[in-house]
Amino acid sequence: MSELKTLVSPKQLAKAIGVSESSVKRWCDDSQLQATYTPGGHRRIKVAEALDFIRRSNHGLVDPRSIGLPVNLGKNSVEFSNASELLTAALIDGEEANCRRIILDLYLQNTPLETIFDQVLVPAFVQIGDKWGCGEVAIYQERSACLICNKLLISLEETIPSPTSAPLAIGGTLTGDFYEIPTQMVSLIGRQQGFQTKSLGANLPASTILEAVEKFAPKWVWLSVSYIAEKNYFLTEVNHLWEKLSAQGVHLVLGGRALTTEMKSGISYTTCCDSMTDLANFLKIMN
Amino acid sequence: MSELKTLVSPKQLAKAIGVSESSVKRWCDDSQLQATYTPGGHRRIKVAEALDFIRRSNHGLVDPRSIGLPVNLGKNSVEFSNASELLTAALIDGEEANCRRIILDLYLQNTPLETIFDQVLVPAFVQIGDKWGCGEVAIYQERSACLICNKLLISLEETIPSPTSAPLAIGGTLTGDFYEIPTQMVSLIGRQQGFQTKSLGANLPASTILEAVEKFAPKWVWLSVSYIAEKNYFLTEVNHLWEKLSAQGVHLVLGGRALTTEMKSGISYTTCCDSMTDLANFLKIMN
DNA sequence: GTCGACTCGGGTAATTCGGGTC
DNA sequence: AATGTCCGAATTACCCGAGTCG
Repeated sequence: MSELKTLVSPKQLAKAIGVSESSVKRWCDDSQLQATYTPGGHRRIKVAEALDFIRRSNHGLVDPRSIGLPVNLGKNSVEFSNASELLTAALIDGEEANCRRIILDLYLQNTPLETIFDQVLVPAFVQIGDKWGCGEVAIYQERSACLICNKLLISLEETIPSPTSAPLAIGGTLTGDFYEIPTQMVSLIGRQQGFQTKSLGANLPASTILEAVEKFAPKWVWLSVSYIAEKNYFLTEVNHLWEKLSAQGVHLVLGGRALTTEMKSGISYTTCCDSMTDLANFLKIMN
Repeated sequence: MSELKTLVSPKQLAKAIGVSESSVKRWCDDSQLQATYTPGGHRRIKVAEALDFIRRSNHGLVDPRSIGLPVNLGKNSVEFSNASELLTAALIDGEEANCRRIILDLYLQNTPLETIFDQVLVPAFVQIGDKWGCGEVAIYQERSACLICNKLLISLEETIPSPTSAPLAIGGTLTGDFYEIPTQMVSLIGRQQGFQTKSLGANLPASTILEAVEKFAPKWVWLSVSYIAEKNYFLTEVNHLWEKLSAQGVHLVLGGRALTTEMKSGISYTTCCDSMTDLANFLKIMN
């Protein structure tokens, strides 16, 4: 059990459990909550201690914002390096509470959302996909993992305040692509970067996306591309979209693992992101 | 703008339901209202618990703003008679907040969950389906409505306390049936009737459901049947399930609009519910 | 070494506690 | 029996100039 340098600041912990920063500091000084100190005298709390405090805080202080905690939190906190492995296992086993705990740990460590997605959530699903492919994971386990992930993303969404009267973005996936999770992730990243976002869902023809554009007048439109059923159809659809969108000054943002170099060469777009970090960076600039 | 809270103080809750602070404190001490405590002994109430209490105790919601809820709840409250119409319109227009308000309002008026489903949510989707069929609703509107509904169901789930160490139920839909919403509704009804539930998702072959049964050892299994791609396949799958489940004393609970009398005559099951109310009643007896 | 973001500490304002009483 | 009001003591939240972090 590696007592680790997974440390959080009073502010982070305060935010996580929904109290003021002063309270956390006071509790540290009361030694109700054990803290370590930086050379300059700043308080740092071990994640394990933080979680333990939350639990023994005896009448049970609870979760930040619906990122719940399971009953059994051992002393081992999540290290970033193996977070993905742990999450993979928890998802496969259908342990929803455990999945939440892992994400909570990362959240306490102030890991940016896009990093959590790129380095934990996405790798977990890649691994589940691989294991599924070679029969190590049952069908129901894969489906169940998607459901759990969906719940987590929706819970996360509630923690990100939606900016009122900010520019809007909409998006989804094209016909034949049924993967909703990536499009939800994009929606979250967009929201965190200060846009209002609205995921339209999966399996949409370009024509209906354009209908939505007409109705909502978004500033940009995203397309998540996890699977391409038919190349020519895909190329036609994207180019159709681009033609209409660029005429209205609406950006088209693409991303997804099915976008090979070959595919990209046949289509036009504002930008194509290889990762959620890419996307976040792009949005920072646009904003 | 209004921060979404998860914990509220007695004062806030008192203001929200229009009673004195002392009353709330007493209810906490009576354990009529479950509270958590800060390290300094101040009471904090989870919003989910607060909503449940409001519902249980038939207290009106006077000032929802004070616990971070949409503004016009409770007051000019939704009338049950036209709730379905309103919800249909809001879903089509993608007005998520409005949808939330309608459902939450009904829920807080102590409308049973199964009634909300049977008479508001399901009719709304039937109507959307009809309009979709005749082109009055765009594809993106239908998809978006499903996403919003999904979010609502997940939010509702968080307001229903999950019984620990209760019998488990699992379920989903068979291969070819992609409708996840009904299976989520079943999961919620099960949860409210005191079971632990776990939805496995959609598009599952019977064989993998049986794998899940082996792993989780549920007391009952549900199958939501919204669409039957191929009759013979369906009949075979259900009978296969029944054969294995009945041998283990596990109940098989069916439901869904695709279960015609003709279909039912070809399969075996513990019970087949025509509505969520049916289901709730059945579960009350089983429990 | 600069710089923005964060944290420190300590003081003050606002809540909440518990208990007693109406 | 249940609710609302009042109070001194304790707890928590907010604020801000100076110092620290990365």
